[in-house]
Amino acid sequence: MLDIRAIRQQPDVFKAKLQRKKVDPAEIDRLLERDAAWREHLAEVERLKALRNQTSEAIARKKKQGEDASEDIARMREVSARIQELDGRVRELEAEVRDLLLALPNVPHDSVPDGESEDDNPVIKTWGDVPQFSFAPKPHWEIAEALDIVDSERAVKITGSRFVLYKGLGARLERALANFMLDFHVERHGYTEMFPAFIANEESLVGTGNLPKFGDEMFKIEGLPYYLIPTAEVPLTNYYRDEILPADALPVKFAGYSACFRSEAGSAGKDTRGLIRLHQFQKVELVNLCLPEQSYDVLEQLTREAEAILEALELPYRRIEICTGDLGAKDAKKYDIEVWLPAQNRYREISSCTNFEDYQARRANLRFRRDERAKPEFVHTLNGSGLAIGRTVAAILENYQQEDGSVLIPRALVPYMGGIERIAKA
RNA sequence: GGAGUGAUGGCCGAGUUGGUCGAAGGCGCUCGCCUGCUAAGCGAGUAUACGGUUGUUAAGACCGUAUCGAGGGUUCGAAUCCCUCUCACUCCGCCA
Repeated sequence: MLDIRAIRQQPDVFKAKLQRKKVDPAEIDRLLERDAAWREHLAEVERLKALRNQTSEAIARKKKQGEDASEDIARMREVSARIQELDGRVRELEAEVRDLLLALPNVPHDSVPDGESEDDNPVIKTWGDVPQFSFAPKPHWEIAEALDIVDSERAVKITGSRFVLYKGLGARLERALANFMLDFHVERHGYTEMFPAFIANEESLVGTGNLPKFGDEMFKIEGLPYYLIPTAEVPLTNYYRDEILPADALPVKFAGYSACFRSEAGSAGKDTRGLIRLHQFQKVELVNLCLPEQSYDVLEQLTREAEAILEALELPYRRIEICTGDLGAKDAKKYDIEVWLPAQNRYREISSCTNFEDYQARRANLRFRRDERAKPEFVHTLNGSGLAIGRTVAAILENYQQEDGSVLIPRALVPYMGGIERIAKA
């Protein structure tokens, strides 16, 4: 959510910035018009309430002294009726303003490059050598099927399309990756490990910006105001919702493992096979809360922390910066990390690292105090995948595949696989 | 699932015949005094949000409104009365 007061003061600045995200400037005009109407009504109703409060005190005094107050009471009867009427209107206008405000996307940071689509995202860096094969590399789903470590067919029987079931050493690999990533971030990057519930309520989803606009991308629990979380970002960012933190509690660094549920994942008709696009996948998510002036440094650091996982696993990747045309509604600035998938002969997203500035914090009312006497300020929130586990499995299978159909385990992962160095056909 | 109790400020905790209650008191915290240091003691202060006025689109100051789980009702006036909801806790049942 953007700061309505800032918009009032500099509407043209916000129009210009939001136009980079394809927001019609008329939206701002409409918002400001509603806001002005709200303030006008509010001023009047508050004036009447002040009158009523004063008169009520006078009535109390008179009654105590045995004087007649019936005239005041009769007058206030009318005032109260008018207050009730106006109060209703004020509430309506307030809700309209809030709805308009909640619907506005975040403004992109000045450093974000312009662009129309994902095709315009500049590559920031590339790491590692893409593997050269003396044979035609197979897609990961073929490798997995041959090794009997992922069962898609039966997963469809059990649940439906876009779900998978890990089996045997496939399940072991999933688990090993989760443990490896959590340990890595906790031990080397100073994260606090978190394991949240996979269901969150509406307030939490409004807090992170998934509601009210993107409700159809999530699975809703029937009959309850609960949703399956699309990412651990939701519970972790909402952990301190409606709280005021002391400044020395910052930065907060949470690493949380969870399943992630995405209902939209089936609609595109892309990646219908394999582990790339599923209704449920597991992920280790990194959430940072920090001082506003530090958030862009934290974004760089956070992105490096995610990249460090790929480097430890010796998987080639590149980092791209998301241009304005591809930036999400709540994002101020975002990097994607893409891992090399040999069978697709291209890089695919495996992590997104985003600075939301105070957009989520304002929604979630997530604040801090610089010192005991200072006024509360909104923190900045960031998050990044560290990493998406399903896609990491896919990347390992494809990059580490051998001509005989077996797959080597990255060295760093071997201890987590109980010493197993290779997955071969049983 | 059944029965019951409760929800007040950073925390604890008064209030419950409706009328200076934003809310006693205590703790904590901040500043000052005192003290060789610490502790103790003394004094002052100590919620948030929103709107308005003032101000260099500052800091701040001042005025007002709202907030005693949430929403609605009664009333000139509600933390106090009524209704609905939510949540927490206790006991029983069930259960990994």
